[in-house]
Amino acid sequence: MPLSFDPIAEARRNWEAHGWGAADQMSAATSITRAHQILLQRIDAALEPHGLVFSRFEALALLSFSRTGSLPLGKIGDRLQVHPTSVTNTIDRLEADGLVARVPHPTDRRTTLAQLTGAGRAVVTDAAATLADIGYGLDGMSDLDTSRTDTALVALRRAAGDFPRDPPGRTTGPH
Amino acid sequence: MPLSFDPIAEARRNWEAHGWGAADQMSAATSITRAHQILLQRIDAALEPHGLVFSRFEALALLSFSRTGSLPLGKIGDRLQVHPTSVTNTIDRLEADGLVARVPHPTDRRTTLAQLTGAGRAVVTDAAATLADIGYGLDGMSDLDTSRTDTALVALRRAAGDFPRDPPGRTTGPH
DNA sequence: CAAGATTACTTGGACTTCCGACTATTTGCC
DNA sequence: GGCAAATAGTCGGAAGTCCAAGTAATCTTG
Repeated sequence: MPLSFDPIAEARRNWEAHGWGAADQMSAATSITRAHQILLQRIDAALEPHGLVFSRFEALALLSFSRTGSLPLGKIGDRLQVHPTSVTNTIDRLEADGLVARVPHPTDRRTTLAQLTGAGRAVVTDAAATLADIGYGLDGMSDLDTSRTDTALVALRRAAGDFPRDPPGRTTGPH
Repeated sequence: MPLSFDPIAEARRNWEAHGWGAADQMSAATSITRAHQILLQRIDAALEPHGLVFSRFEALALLSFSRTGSLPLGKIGDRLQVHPTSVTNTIDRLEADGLVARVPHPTDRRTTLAQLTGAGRAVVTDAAATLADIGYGLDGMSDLDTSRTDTALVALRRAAGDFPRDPPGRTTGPH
């Protein structure tokens, strides 16, 4: 039972008719929420044959980029911007599937490293190719739409404190 | 421990360095995911004094726009684009808080209507003003950024089948 | 060098969302 | 009419996310 009209455009009309204010913002915020839902659904469906979901894929990708194939759990949470308990959960699942292993940090005994296994590296490579095939779920958006959205959201993420304003001369890059 | 660099820009560099492909799409999809997280956090924090979360606010808003202040649960799910069980859960919470009441449909005994109460109408009006005050969490984005994002995401939502292409002469409006 | 503060991770609980399955009712059709 | 198919809502269970609190180790400071 697909709708015959755009429910967000309809909401905007109601917002304006009732004088609720910030109709543009309401529309954009709701669109982002819905877009997230669509993307997650498409991406997770594409990853399902690989036995992954997006959050686990992101963790594997991060590990695969590191020099040693391992990172402290805390650093994974920082970069993926999720709560420490979510990292624990994610690594639990990946470890149960044999895609990563928990190993103690050589010098800091508080810290646990997630170490990519051979199986993990194989899976993440395949999964990345699959996601590239489906354009990360953005099917329907032009390249211009995609880049405009990406650019516009940088401002939101910066304002939320995700990273400092540090435009041209990057002196504090990711070492 | 805020990062000193944009983790999504860093991911893009890694994607390109490893030849994983679709780096633009990866970046946009990840940005949308993160933006959703930021918005939900800000919106829910603003709604917390009203005893609401975003999904419950959306349901109340929808009811307040209907002529009778009531809608079948199924129709709420269609417009909000969430699963029927999520609607059941949402209405359960709203009913427990006395903001809506379940009433039987007058002619179709399968159907349950959610009926906005006086308290519900008062709460949703206040909450809408609060959300307008915070610009629906989009603080940091210019009006141009906001409208570009909104416009770009229409294509994604349409492609996902949320609504048919029905551009100028709208003959099949809502209800 | 010995508290006290900070950092790293895990556990338990609350919440939300979805899927599959189930009951009840209505609709479609021979 | 009467039986199959579709529709409306709910329940149980799996997953994921977050918060608060707890344990363990390290750092900081007087």
